Amino acid sequence: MNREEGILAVELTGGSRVRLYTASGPREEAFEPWLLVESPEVCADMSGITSVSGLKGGGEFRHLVRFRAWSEFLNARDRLANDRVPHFRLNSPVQQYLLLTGKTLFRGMRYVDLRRMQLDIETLSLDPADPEGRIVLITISDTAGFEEVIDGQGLSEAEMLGRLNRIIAERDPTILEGHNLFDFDLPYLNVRAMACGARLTWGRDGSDLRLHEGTRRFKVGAKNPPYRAAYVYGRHILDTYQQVQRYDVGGRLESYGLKNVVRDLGLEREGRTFVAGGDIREVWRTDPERLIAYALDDVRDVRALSEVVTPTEFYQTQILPYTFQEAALSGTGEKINVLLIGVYLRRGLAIPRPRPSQDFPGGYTELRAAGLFQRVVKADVESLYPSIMLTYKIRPITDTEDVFLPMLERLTKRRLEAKAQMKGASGSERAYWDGLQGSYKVLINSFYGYLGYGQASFNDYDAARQVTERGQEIVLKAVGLLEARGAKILEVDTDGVYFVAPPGVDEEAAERDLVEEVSGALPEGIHLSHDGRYPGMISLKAKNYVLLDPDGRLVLKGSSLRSRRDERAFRDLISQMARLLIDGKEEEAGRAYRALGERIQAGALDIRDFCRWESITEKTFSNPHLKRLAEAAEGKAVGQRVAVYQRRDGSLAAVEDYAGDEDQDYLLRRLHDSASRFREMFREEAFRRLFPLIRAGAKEQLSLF
DNA sequence: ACCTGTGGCTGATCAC
DNA sequence: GTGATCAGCCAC
Repeated sequence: MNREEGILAVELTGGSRVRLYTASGPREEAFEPWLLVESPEVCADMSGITSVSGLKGGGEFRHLVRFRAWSEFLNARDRLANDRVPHFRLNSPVQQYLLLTGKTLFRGMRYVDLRRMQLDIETLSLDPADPEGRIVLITISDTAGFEEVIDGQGLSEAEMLGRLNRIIAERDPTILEGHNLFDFDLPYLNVRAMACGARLTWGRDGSDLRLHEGTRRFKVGAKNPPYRAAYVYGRHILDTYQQVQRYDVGGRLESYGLKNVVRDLGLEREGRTFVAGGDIREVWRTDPERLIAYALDDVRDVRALSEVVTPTEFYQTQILPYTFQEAALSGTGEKINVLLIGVYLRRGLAIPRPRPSQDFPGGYTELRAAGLFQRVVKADVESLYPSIMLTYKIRPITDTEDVFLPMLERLTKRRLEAKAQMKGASGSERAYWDGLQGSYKVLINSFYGYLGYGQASFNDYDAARQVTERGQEIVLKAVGLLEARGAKILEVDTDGVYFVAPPGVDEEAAERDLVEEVSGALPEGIHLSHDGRYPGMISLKAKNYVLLDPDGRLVLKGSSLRSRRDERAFRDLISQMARLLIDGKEEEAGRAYRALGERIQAGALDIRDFCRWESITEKTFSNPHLKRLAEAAEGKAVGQRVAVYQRRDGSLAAVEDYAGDEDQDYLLRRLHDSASRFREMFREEAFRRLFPLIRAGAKEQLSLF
């Protein structure tokens, strides 16, 4: 096969050309920006149009308008937006080029083939406008083993920045990465460079680092936090602070600070150097060698972290009309959209207009039994929604060319192949296949959501409803079959069911046989699998339960048991109680509860243990209901998480402003609410005896026990 | 401006 | 006080 050399980057050049960077150097091609409209009349008096081509098929956007240059596309775009003329467009020239040509970046490459450079700066202030805030260290490393510290002792800032420019040009990385680059290092470097008249000539064509005016947003779960975007011509900027948030959608990390993340993900190395954030100025003055060691640790940490959190986006970039930087920041709905649109346009087919949003039902959820149970089995339908879509051929009604399901099928097939390869591999080989299969999984799981996505060109709410209704039917069928075989159903949620194994079904093999038997009675193409066995389970409420796995580990699920908002002391108590209660040690759980009550009353807790964690959103400052939080969060940026506590006067305050004035009554109420998460396990009197509501100062009440 | 979906629990707030 | 509503977080 005559394989094309992997493209490392694509950039617009001169308004009507693109430059493609490969390992053997750049080359250029002609490029005409484009957009789609329903009728060519809306473009009648626009300048710079080179052609209008008709598209076949049933979609509303059936005219592809091409422009001579990017500036003329921008004019047309603004006109259409201003006049509220429906149209479809991509705002990135690189996306436009890749989508129409069908090319993608990094083809045939592995993640380890990328030259990635890690950057970190140490400064004497957090504010680049501070005259005292000079950059004292710039630390650089790359994946080819390069490490260097640009030491501010004896160098002006301008000299430091000049040296950095030369290093980037010489090492020629494709990726620039760092922790909080976008919101700290890059704006800081930019301000200092302007102040000292230096330039940041980091582009592959020697152009300057470009900072985006205002803010852009990136996608992390349901949230869309703002950041200060930046671009380097011919390279991709990856910020591990953002990437780790996307990686941690599941929510097991307590903070996204570099040191904390590296520790919690088990990436720590031996012999590290620590410097507290506020001490940099002092350490720089007294022991600069220590600061250098610390800064080198940072870039090494970024390199290790990046290898955990960015490969999925890298492998997705190989199939999407996106740059790596774009793929790493955008959501899966938009990704599927451009995949579908690419196939349609390359076949000369029109694109439908998104249909307005509608409500539709979701998965089936039911709590059947609460309390403590043994011999629990989890069974789930493998890939429920993708299986339903493929089995029952449910696809967007507007997908007249039948692209949606074959695409889903192909991704599924490639994922299974990658998983099979992974099983037989080890080390970096295994990491490669895992990265590949993981990137397919993310896309596959979003196909269903795409049907109900309001901005999707091919959205279809009837199709979405059909998928979920089939899903409800199937999971209820499985539940009925299990019940008929003597299983005691505890909880059902969407595609899975927890149940107590029927009498006589004691070994794992027997459980598997049971599940396989039920699976055989489900529709063709739908498979129920044994997904775990648990010696103990505390079932509390829908989507809230505790599992004891065969290795004795405890797994807490649900927002009432493991919310990151909750006070650490209460989260710890909940874990401790879960362990005791699953072992049947109710009295001990009661003692743990009262002991914490006494510590609250004695003021023996650290503020860090009883603060609540709140996310700052736009609503924090605009919604009058959130006024208390807004006051405590003054000066904090949207997207940040802040630690707050309630004062005796009822106000909320930031932990930094702690003055030993916490509201003990409130904390004791919170303590009681925490214990109440387990209320469903007890009879009312037993619960009241074990976990009495304690009032501040009421010591005599405690001595009863 | 480039946001995949629904269901369920908790805590805060407000109208009644 | 209590029911309705919202915001946030989590399960899937």
